[in-house]
Amino acid sequence: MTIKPRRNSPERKAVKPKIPTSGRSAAAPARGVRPNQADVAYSRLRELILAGSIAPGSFVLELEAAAKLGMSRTPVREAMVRLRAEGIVEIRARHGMRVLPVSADDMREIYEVITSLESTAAGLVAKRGIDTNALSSLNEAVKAMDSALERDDLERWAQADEDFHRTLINSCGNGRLIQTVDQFWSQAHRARLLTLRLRPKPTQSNREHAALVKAIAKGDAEAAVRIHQEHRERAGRLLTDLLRKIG
Amino acid sequence: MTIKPRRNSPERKAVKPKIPTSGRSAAAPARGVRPNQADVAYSRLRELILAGSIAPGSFVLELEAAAKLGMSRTPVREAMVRLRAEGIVEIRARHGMRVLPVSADDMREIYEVITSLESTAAGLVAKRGIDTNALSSLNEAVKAMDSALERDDLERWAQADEDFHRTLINSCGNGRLIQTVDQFWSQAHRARLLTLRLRPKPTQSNREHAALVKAIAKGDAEAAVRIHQEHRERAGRLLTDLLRKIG
DNA sequence: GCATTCCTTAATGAATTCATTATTGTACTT
DNA sequence: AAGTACAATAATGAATTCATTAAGGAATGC
Repeated sequence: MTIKPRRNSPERKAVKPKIPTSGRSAAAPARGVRPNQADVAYSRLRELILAGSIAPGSFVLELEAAAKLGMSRTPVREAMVRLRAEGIVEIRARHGMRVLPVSADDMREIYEVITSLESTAAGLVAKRGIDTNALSSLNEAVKAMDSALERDDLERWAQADEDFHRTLINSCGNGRLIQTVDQFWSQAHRARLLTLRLRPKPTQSNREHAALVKAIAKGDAEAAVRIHQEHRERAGRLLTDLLRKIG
Repeated sequence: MTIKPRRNSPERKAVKPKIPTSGRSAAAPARGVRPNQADVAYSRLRELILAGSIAPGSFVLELEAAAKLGMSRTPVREAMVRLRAEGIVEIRARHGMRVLPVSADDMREIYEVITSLESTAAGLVAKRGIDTNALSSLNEAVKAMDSALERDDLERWAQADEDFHRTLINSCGNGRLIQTVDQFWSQAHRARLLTLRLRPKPTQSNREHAALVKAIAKGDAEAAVRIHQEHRERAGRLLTDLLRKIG
């Protein structure tokens, strides 16, 4: 018997069934199932957007994206629908998918949501207790931030900061909250990178992180909420003010 | 010249370009644009699910839904992707879309998110002020709740309660927060209906609503946050406990 | 030169076709 | 009778086809 040739014309590059390494996606591809073309399109496009490789404000046609990704329009279309649901692109008929620029006002909105949910998460973690693993991760992150700050390594600091917050949120015991924060966090990511070197040294941040860990370890939910809220509000103000300045 | 006949086989019932009246959808169909088949499929399916017409836990195949809605699988598929992104269904290969049942634990998660965001919204409204229109809407809703309660008209009370909260949230000046609350609110809706007659008379609720309006009118953000938080936490506990009891 | 109308073209929305594959049922073996 | 192998089937994932329609440009009139 002969092998039937596939009739696919978009040249079939052996698709790596690699699981995307980036943080959990909002529209979760069912667990453990190997990703299909639509999943590939979704995560590839998402990465491109979040890394800034597709400029905010620019349009991407279905056909363009399909060609670039080596697949047909169908899965690309599905991916775009998911990205729109996440709020990081809009779809304009006959212009394709437009990567939404994040204005200062958008950033205010995003930070208000993040502040609200993360503070709640901090409170929940303090109230419900945190497992030893996570607690030591938090402490490590704090240490990493301190040493990065001493060496003026801002990239390192930002990474540790992100680790800290991700660990914190992931310990809150509320999957929906985690996913929602994740979604908004990714939208703020670009702006954070953009303004990293324009911000004052985040020494205050480090103090707040340490205080938060202490409150959580003590199980003081009230304090945890308050500290985290102030922390985020300050960060949000800083970021939105900066965005307003640099346009 | 003759009119070219369309070759569509699924009988073309004159598609009403009606804008769905229900609350704003999470994956916003672009403003002002007439809805396409995918939008129709999305809102029809969503209505069916939220009204309980598609039983939680049950599976719906793409082809079934397509036949029922009089369109092909393509737009149905797109709609299902959107519903999955919203977290109200899951998609299992070869079994179709499964309406996710909302367990007591799910409801806890949902209420934790709602509580967090709505309290923040209440605070924002108090801080930023509220326009006269919205304020009188709130007062009307409070009045409606009171009179409905006197007449033991629970449906009416639930409607007024929903109006109150929707008005409040819509006044917060944060579109992303509004949309996110809306999304979770719709997930809680079924359970609320289910347990409406099992709950004690919501006299306490009415008092809290009145107090909240007063705090907002005074511009007392702290109080607004606190009152609303307690209000929602109590409601959440009540609902999840009930769900736990009745399974 | 500028506005208006018509025509062409390209992008989309949606149906359809096709290949793959999980699932279900059946036959067969032990 | 129980379990396994195999075959038929049905559902999906994805490509492709087709009709529609907005966008852009050319031609026309002022």
